[in-house]
Amino acid sequence: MDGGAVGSVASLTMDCEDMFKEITKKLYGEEASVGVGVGGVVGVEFPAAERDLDDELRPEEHITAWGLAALMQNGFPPPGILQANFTPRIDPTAEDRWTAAEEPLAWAHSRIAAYNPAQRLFKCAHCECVGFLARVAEHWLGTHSQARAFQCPLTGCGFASSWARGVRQHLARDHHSDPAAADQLLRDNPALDDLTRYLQRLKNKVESMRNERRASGSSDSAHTEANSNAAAGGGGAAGEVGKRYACGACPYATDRRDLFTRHENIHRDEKPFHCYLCQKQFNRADHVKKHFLRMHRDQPYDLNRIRRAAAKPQPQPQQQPQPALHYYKPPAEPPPAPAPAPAPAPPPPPPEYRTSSAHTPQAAQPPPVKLERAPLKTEPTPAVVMLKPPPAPAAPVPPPPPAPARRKGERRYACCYCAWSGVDNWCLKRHLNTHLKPFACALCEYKAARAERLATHVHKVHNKKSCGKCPFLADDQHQLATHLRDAHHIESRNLKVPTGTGRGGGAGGVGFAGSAAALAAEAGGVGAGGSGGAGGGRRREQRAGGAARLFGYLEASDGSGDEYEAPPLTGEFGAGGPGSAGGAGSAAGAAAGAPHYARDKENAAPLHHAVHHDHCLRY
DNA sequence: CAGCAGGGGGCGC
DNA sequence: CGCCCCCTGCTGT
Repeated sequence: MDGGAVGSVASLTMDCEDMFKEITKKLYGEEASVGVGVGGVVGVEFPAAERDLDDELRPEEHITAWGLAALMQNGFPPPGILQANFTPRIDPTAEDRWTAAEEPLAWAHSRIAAYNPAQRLFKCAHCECVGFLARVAEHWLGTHSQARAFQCPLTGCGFASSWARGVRQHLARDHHSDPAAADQLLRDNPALDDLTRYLQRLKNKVESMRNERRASGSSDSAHTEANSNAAAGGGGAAGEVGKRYACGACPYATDRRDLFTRHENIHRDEKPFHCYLCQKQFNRADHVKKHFLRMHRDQPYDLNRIRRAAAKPQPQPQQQPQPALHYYKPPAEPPPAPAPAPAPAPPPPPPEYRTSSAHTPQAAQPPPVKLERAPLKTEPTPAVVMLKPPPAPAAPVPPPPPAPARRKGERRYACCYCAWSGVDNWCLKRHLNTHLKPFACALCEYKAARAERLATHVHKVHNKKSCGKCPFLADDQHQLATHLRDAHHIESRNLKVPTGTGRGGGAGGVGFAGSAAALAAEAGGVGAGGSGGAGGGRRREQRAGGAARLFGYLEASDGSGDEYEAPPLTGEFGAGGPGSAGGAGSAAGAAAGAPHYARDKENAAPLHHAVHHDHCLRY
């Protein structure tokens, strides 16, 4: 894209630029060099008022990127988007309309923005800016509000800006201070909070009205929504839109407040936790622990030391982190504490590593048994291996070691086929794929450890293009597109064809949708096959639902919702009835000689999810 | 191929 | 809230 689009502005601009690069790539292909206009503005006119900002980065360079990202996620529009006054591809139903709140926000004397449930986007009430909730709220506050809601947190400095990033820039430029100090302004700004709540209420109301209409409306529309929600693991009508907590910055939604609170952190620049040895910052405590057990396994882990101080060291004592708002009185409910109190002076490291809490679950494991390395010769088919533990080694199994007091970070997950061992189960799972090669070609004896390698093989050796959602092999791109449209209701423009020439993921995250959809299929299969059975099945189902939701987020839909539909499990890889025996059933199907569909990517250990622990030796 | 980080969700306290 | 598990993406070898 136009390299000069964003000029000399800092990191945020780079984010936008990356996003536009991705967008341009998706719209025009890799080789495209389409001018998208100065400043990265794409097809949206902005009022002149926005151009008079004190920030070097104009709001359109921000909000438009988010709007376009949302458009990416909601189904890619035709190339016409790059022309002025484009109309995003949308749900053709009557729901594709912008709805504003009945009452304006009192102190703002404005309705701020309208919400469109079909696009799941907000549109500024005063201009044409479109984006997610948080971004539109920021946009409105910065552009259409007269208040300079964000003030420099440093004592004695009267600088204020309509934009948090204005303060951030000011901190770096005028105080040579850590711009992260301004993050607090975004997080605890009462005006922004109130705007967010106001728009969230609007969204909830519109969504609930939409659900009610669908519940009583035509069967077709209900069908698409039900499909969408069912495949998304949302349990029918109570899908994503029915969640109690919905993120304003992305489509994430959940019923759990703790998960929502945790999720909110990922949209903040500040990372409240850190590794006290290497100072690497994290936004979750358990990630610190995982990091610690991997990187500093010889050092004592102390939970009390991972929380960072509320604010980074400032050149001056921070007196009033709360920006003054002269026009707005915060709502009755007290704002959240600015930040958890700084951890007290770190206690001296305990003399011994605390093993009690961190490893209690492991302590409950059965007595450790370490098997001898199993020979790989006459490797059984993966499906057979899945059904039962690996054959007992010929050599007598040495007595289990006497309940070793496991050290943290110890490689407890050992491969039964080789001397490899790892620290995590996922690590073992992925490693096992290198032995089991569960991705088998339907046309020859080739087996691969990774899905993308199978796709490469199919493409290069058999000159076919594999469907990302079923075992179908197409002769050419057109046939694949036809198949996707007919069998999976997917327009090819949303497809990343697994050519096998690149990584499975891709920057846009579109490529991995296949696995997510496959997981969704798995979930659907489990549910349809019966009770779903044991907790493992339920858990897998839930995870698949999460994956499906993520699939919906990233690959998104064109509004029809059919893309979420779990492809029916055919006999060759699903008739065994996932509901009957879970992974074992599927594995049995594969053992019967059916083409072993590579339904997931490298990590997934396809078709033996439920039994792969047979290979996992904890000791 | 493996290490690592960063997500979501379940579960127990 | 802490811990754990699972999954995915990125990256280095």
